[in-house]
Amino acid sequence: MSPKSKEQFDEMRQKSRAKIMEVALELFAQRGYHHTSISQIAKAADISKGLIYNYFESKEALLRDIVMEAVSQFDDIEAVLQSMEGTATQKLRWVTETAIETVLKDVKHWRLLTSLGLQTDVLTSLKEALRTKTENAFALSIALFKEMGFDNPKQEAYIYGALLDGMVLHYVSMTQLDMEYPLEEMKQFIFKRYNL
Amino acid sequence: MSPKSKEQFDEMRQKSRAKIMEVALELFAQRGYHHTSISQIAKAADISKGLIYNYFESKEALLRDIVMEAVSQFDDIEAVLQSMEGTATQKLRWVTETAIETVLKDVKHWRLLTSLGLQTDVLTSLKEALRTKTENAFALSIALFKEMGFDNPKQEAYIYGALLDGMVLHYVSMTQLDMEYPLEEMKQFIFKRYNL
Amino acid sequence: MSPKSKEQFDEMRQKSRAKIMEVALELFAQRGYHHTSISQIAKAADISKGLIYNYFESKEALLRDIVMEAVSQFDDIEAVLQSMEGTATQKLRWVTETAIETVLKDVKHWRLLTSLGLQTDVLTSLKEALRTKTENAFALSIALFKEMGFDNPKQEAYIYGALLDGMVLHYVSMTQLDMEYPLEEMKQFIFKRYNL
Amino acid sequence: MSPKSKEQFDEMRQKSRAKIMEVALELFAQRGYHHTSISQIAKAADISKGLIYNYFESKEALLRDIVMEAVSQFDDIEAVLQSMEGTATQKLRWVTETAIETVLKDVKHWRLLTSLGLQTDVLTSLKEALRTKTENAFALSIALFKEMGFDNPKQEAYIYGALLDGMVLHYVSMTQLDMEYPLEEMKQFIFKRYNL
DNA sequence: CATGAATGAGATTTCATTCAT
DNA sequence: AATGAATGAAATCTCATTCAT
Repeated sequence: MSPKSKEQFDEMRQKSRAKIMEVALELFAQRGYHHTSISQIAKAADISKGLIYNYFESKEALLRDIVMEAVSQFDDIEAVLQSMEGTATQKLRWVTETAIETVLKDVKHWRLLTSLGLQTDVLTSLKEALRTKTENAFALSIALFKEMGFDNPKQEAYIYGALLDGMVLHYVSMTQLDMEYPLEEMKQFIFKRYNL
Repeated sequence: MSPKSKEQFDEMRQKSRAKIMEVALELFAQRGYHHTSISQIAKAADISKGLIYNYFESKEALLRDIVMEAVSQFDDIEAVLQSMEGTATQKLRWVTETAIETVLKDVKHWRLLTSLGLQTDVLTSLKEALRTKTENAFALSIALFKEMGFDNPKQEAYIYGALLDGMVLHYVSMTQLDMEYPLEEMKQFIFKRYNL
Repeated sequence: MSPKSKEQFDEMRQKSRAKIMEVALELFAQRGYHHTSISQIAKAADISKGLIYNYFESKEALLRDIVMEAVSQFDDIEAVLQSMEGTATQKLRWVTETAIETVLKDVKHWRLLTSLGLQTDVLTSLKEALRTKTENAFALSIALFKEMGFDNPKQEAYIYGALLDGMVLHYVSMTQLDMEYPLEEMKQFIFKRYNL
Repeated sequence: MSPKSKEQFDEMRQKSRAKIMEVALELFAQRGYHHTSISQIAKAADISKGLIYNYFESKEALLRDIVMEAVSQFDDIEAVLQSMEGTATQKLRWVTETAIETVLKDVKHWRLLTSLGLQTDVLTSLKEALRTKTENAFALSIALFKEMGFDNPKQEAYIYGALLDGMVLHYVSMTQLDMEYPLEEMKQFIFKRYNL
């Protein structure tokens, strides 16, 4: 009835889609994918169950889109890094800070991805994306450590990665258990270790 | 009186209970708690659904018992350590080796515990157990690092823990994605780092 | 906004809810609460099992709602009586007739309530309602008998109640056994006894 | 092994049977037939589930036997009455007292029978027994009232029965609801009414 | 005679998905 | 585009009954 331009419609659609994904991510991360029902998502997003199916083919498709979005955040980091000036040391500092920041800002994404990574039956469509993301992350830090002159840049990349993900894992788990975790102190340790 | 002796019944019970827990752990770790059905467990254990309820009050109780069992494995490590002779360095080496060994032998337990730790709605009865386990693990390694003369043994314990769990996390996730992970090499790195 | 108006949805809800309660009452009264399955109710109401859970949280909640509805019928009788003109004798006659009429029209409700009253594990939420109903019924007839000048109106109320419920009990039980029961004759007896 | 005479065996069997029936009656009356499980009966009787099937063909057969036993108690009353000396008035007094006494001593039986009587699907094998019992009870009191010179002995029998069962119904229901019921006073009323 | 592990049918309940409007 | 009633398959759980010993 009311004359709305195509753009307006598209914008509304995007907004609705985003809202659903946001709410779903929250719940998936909190309660797990299988333990979250479409009803719960609809209620939390304050829309009808049916509408969700207007935007996503199925619950699984919704999860897929959320995961893809999460993965693409890392692509963003990479892209910025590519076009960044400065020494490898500067870049590593920035990557470290940004990675931790991103994770903290989006613990939910990290939690969801990690949970999925622990399960065998990762949706096959996701497997490829997760693999690519993992490879890229390693490739990126290997390059940096090589540039920084490390003897065994590959090993160092694995150590750096284990430290970072180990920290976050502990941070998230312990927060869940109402325990304190010295995340900031740990970050400083990494800076010191690599003279960042 | 009874034509089947108490011992016979006890043995049957133990065997069935153990079988159920073993199969359930396998599936819970593989597919996640909520995504694993009692039917699947029964089929995999080659028993009837009903029997599971002869041994466990509910699916949740089954999970609880499995988790408790997993947690108690760490208690075992601790107990051995208590009664162990030798320097802190020797002990740390032993702990590191045993921890990795135990995790590898029981990736399932580790996966299950880690998954649960990532979710908000950890059964409250488990929360306490997981917290205690976490506290004990840290206390133990803090003590070792103090004995080894570290300036900041608490920080070192967190770093050591993050490295170890980060490694395992990567190992498990990447194995899931059919990627290689240089676990042995990483272990050697830890040995070198602490002169073990 | 919504292409099916709120009113339409409301009407659908009311109709389905009522249908379920009606069918469930029938079956609960006929076969007993525990012996009636949700499947049977669904089949009898010609709907899916799932739909019942759209309207009632659980089988027990369904029972609760039905009982509450039954209890409220007696409230109706009371309300009319309150606003009624005439002597106590006239009122007693009306109450007697209406009570028997109501019970006959809704033997199911009476049967259900009586059955529940015979069991120890009446849902605690119902206990209060049933107690209140009982107290009100007695209070009401005590008042009438007092107004009618009885020496011991409380005793008379208990006798009147016993007679009435005894009659109905026999009527229902004997009908069940394909036996005749002279309900009309019994009613006349009560009328004569109290000169109604 | 141990040499036990046939009589001893039989006695033991009878005792076990009786124990099971006693416990089952208790539970059936309390929680309802369908809501009582064989396991519960076994636990309450401190025997194994299997043993119950040594004495009763099925859960239903157990119920049947209990009901038959209950019904036969009334036969006992009748038998005594047959061989009793005295006027109809004396007999009625004795019947009234004994009936109330029996019911109080065995509320459970009364509750069970009444509950069953309220349900449509009384086991067909019981229907006949219940019908006979009902007919006998009425025949008995009709005879007494005729002897006592009542104009309409049949009607009086129905009134007497309604009063008696109504009283008991109220007594049981109200006891269930933690309310007081003046059973003794009511009995006295019946005595007065018939000059017993 | 007695046990209780084990079964399997069926009960209650949940939930992704469809569909009429 | 939006709603939520309705479905049906599958999940969790219960329980009468059997059976090896």
